[in-house]
Amino acid sequence: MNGKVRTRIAPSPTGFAHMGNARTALFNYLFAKKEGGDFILRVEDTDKERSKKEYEQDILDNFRWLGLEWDEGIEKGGPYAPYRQSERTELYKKYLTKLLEEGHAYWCFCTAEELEAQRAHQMSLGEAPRYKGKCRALSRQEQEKRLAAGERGVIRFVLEPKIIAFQDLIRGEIKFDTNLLGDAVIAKDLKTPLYNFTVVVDDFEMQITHVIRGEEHIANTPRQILIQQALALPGVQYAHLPLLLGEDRTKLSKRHGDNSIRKFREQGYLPEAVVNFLALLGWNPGDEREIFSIEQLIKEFSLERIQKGGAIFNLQRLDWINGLYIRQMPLEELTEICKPYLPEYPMDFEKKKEIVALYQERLKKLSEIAELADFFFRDALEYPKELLCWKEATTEQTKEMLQKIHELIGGVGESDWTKENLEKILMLEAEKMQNRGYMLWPLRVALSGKKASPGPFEIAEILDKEQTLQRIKQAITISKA
RNA sequence: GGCCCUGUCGUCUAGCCUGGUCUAGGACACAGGAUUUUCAUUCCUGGAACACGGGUUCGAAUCCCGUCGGGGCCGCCA
Repeated sequence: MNGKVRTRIAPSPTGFAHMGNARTALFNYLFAKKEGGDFILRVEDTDKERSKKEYEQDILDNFRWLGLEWDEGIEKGGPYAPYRQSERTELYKKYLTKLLEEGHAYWCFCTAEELEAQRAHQMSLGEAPRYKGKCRALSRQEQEKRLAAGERGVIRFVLEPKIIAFQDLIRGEIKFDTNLLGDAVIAKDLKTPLYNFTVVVDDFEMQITHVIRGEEHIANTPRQILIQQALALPGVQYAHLPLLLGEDRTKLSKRHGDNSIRKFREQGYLPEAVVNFLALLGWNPGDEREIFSIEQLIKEFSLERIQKGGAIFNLQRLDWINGLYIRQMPLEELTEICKPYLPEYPMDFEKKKEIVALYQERLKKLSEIAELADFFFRDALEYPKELLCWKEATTEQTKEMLQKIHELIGGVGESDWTKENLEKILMLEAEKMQNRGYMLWPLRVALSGKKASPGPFEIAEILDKEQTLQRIKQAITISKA
């Protein structure tokens, strides 16, 4: 093979970029980088009705967020704007005209009703629904005449009946009998080309060497190869990735809920974790390692180790990997990215850092910190008095315990208010009981208002003496109510 | 329905090409336990799979055939 490896991700901006897009992009990126090649982003916005700028921006933002920067695009200074099919109409027109002139394509004037009737008829006979090629019989003069008369038509590609086989890099040889296919519409008119055609033109124009895409495109491949051959263009290598599946084992889609990248990002999943998770869905290194940075993935990646069967998108596994990355992150950095999830409250960064430290090993995703740590950002807490009682302790006993705690630490000076000190003082008493929970549980609840939280001494230190004592008093009041 | 892809624990997968070392390994999840005031972390333990049926072979998860299952595509969407 001569030349550089070039791959592309070709999403259509008809919705927010989702996890399926992300994985396909990732595999294209990894393969290109592994081979020292280029990774290209091409926005397939030929569907004018459904394509939206907002969605294109979402694709750009989120691919970048994942670290999948593309290597070229329209020159506009700074980061590359992606290629857009909507801006390449003239190019497609050139190729369309060529196909038309050489008799590889023709204008079709069949109406939607006609086609629908044909389709229904074929279905009832148990045949594959396909266009029979009625308008193919029209002479060029006839076609021109009807167009000139203002009749509306579409452009169809003449499908050569033959067996077409290609080597899929993941699946081996795949064969199709194009007799079973109809003449596909490749453009609505000269200025409105359609997917199967633009893909072929662009993959050639952009010198793409490897088309790595989802398995749902296998059936499109023979048609694209035929168009390629009609245009006398060189072939490309294909690799069809296994599908990302929902819990019901069908292709991941809206039916399975919102799987947009932006949603995972909003919930506080880290890009490194998402990349790591996605890479292991359909690919593995061949040994038992499962934590990989994107750089390591590039080094290890190979198409040969890609799975053939679809993979269910398993959220629990993503949560586990995300938690792992959170735990490994430097505290300073973690605090920074947790900030948006923390409630509004006057508090300096150092304090927030101390709080985040308490949750570093408890978070699966950043957004969880909002609810988990909310009590640090409140002046008064609300909870039922029963929550204060450890095991079978009565509220009366609990109240006395809280009073005792208040006495024990009420005299500690501001400067000695550290978790080590408080622990030393209170544990001395707590150890005297048959179970330290009788002292520690009510204290912890008094400070957090929750049945699950970090330890009481750590909370007390962050809360400061005044706030801690105040919360204990509040708990005493609550237990008396 | 037609065509195509696919089939190892609930899930992601190793092993399959180059049959024996596989009483099938790892991870997530789950269950139990240790640590622990709770939650989480960490550690230990456990249950859990070669879709089925033939064949080839001394021997098959691995090779061959068939069956069954799952999925994708059949748009003037991509």
